Amino acid sequence: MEKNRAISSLAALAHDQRIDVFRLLVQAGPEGIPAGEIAAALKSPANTLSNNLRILTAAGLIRSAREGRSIRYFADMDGMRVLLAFLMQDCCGGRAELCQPVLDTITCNC
Amino acid sequence: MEKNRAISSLAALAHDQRIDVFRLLVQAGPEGIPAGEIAAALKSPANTLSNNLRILTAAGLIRSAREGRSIRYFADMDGMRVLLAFLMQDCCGGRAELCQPVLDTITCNC
DNA sequence: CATTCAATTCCATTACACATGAAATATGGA
DNA sequence: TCCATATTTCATGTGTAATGGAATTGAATG
Repeated sequence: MEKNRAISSLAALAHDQRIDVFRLLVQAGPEGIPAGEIAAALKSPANTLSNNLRILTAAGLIRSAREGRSIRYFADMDGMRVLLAFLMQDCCGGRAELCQPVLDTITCNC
Repeated sequence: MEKNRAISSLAALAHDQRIDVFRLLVQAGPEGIPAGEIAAALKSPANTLSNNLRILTAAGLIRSAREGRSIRYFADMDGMRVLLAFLMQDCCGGRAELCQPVLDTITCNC
């Protein structure tokens, strides 16, 4: 069942607007962004964005919290972690030299 | 253009058979697997698999080399590296504590 | 050259994803 | 209570992906 979750996460991200939304929320960090601001930033109709937020939420990639009239969205780092772990799992096939360059690339440049 | 490449790679992986193919090739490592063996392993009609191999190749996630009558496929670790780099880029939003758990998860257990 | 095997391409059918207008819902304030 | 704002749900038209049968290409063998 893990596999289906990975597929739905990948499918959620494989979309022009949703990948923008996700990266926007990742950059926004813990304070998140209200749905209206996301729509404004991406110049998107509210209902189109709403549907994409729903898909990203179902995929476990973002979370939300109501805040008065608006709803604030956050990147779900745990979901991202699960997805990347699945993608990298069994990455070696017994040979570390295969996966090491991949891991080196992901080194965080905070 | 980088973004479109990421999207097509994600879309390629967001598929029941293609994610199996990719992981199979990752596990197989540098020696790769001939198309026929992949089809047998996944119990798939040859033409369906062939189409999915084409999509994965176009996405930069696998490579191939003819070997007599058969064609041997390999996971393209460079393509994977590009994809993961894009996904993890700007992962911090100025706060290392956000992305660190994600990076820790990906630690290779070779 | 004819044959056989491997893999791909072509094609038609089916099914699902996407975007958006319009309507509905939820919240806070007058 | 009634209105304004923010967001979601519904219904629908459009397009694109997935699938597998049949035909085709490419390579080795006798």
